[in-house]
Amino acid sequence: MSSSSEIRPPADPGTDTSWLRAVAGDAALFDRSSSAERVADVLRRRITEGALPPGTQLSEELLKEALQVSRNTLREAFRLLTHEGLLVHKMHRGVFVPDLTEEDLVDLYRLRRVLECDVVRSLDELPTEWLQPLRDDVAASEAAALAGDWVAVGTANMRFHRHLVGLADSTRLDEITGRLLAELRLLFHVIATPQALHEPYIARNRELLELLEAGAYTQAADQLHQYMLDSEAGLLAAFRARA
Amino acid sequence: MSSSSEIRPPADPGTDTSWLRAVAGDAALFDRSSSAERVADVLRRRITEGALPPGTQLSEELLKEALQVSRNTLREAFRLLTHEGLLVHKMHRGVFVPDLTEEDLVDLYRLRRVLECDVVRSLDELPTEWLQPLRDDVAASEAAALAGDWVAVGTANMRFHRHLVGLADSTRLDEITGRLLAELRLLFHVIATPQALHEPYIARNRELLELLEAGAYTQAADQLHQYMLDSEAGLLAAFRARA
DNA sequence: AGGGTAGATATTGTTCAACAATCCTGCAAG
DNA sequence: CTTGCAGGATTGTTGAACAATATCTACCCT
Repeated sequence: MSSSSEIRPPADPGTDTSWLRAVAGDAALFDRSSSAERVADVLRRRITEGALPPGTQLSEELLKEALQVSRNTLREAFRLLTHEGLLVHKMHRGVFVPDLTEEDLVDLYRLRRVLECDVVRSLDELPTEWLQPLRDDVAASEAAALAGDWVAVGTANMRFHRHLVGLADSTRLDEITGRLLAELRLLFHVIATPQALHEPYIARNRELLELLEAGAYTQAADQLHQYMLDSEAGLLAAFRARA
Repeated sequence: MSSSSEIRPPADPGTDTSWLRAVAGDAALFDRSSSAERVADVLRRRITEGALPPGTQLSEELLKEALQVSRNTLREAFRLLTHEGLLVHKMHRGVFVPDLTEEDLVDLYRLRRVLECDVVRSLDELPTEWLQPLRDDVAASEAAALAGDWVAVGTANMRFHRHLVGLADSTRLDEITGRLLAELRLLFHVIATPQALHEPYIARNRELLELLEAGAYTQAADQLHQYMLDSEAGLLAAFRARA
């Protein structure tokens, strides 16, 4: 045992605390947190999966039995999701899955464009290992495309953008992005043609990644800007042609 | 009575519903909505006033008696404020007034800079009456400065920026800005010298307003960018020199 | 028949009381 | 100085009850 400890260059055995961060990360897998948040997780997955069509009401009575929690806890979960934009609350009427409009779509994309492009433009001297999540996401979307699973392509695409924003290392930006993408996903589910919607951006994600690998951040930001405009236009067209 | 109705150019008496909007606006003063939100309003004011120092715990037992509401309602108000960034929730320990760090400060300003500058840069053909709230805010800050009320100057300043963002006509942007400014206000209260902090920006707000009046949006955006950098630097210096 | 109104019904808003789970404190033991 | 263990305090969660409001239904009137 003593031989292995002597191999490591820095930090004698007693003062090395680097492993603590890893443990702290794993702690989240234990208890996550409260019941309300666990309930919110379940509902969030259902909603973002598109299992609940826009306009659906979430009855307190039914859900409390289905999820085996108290009404108060359920209402707390509702409140959480309402603030994420995944539910809308109408006074004395209940909570509903929102059906977003064209205005919402352009609103969402306006913010995405500004925030994501600024993140990329502000990058500087990025450590190459920070790009690993992006590489994985691109690979995942390409694999899903080969398998013909366009929903998985969309998921990987969203993770790509989430990780992209994560490069800015801003907790608030991460939070905002999470909400924007969650709302965006609500819009995807009213679209009939997921392939036409996601396919063009598999290659563009890879292009973007390669620009980032090369450190061409300004160029990457410009590419992303056009990317966003095209994506918005495509989604808007598909939205107008929905059933 | 009939004479006054005949004076008005459009809308005969039976179909004129314009007064409804005014009534709807006043209704908010009545019942706003739920008890939880009313409780949240009270606490929000207290916190943004700086009455509660960072790190203060808000005890459920004490507050439920002080505010005469049930624990559930109070907890719902806590949840609201937590999502606004005005409280932090620690599992099984309660809610606390957050004490923000330098990292939070630069994080907040990074977002403000990006969002507000983009709002101004994206303006186009702005109707002149939309600027009225900004004119009022500038006037209010100047009047408060003459009266030596630097807290009021800060308040007017914040309203100026809120109204500035409002020009973009984006509900999500308004929401995000509200949260950012609320958090920023938490930072102000740990600063000892409000005058030095707010005074320089009275004139710069007026400059900015005049550029907007003139339709020089690009120039206004550039001015605002430097404004934000200076403001961040000043606040950061004051924060490091705090008691 | 159409429109409006009043009551019935169902759902949400709010409160209360109780118990379970967890954290903090202080103290004793190694 | 650290570890382990009561005790006390606070939060987390539940269930039931009542109040307030929206929706629905049946009825009446013109």
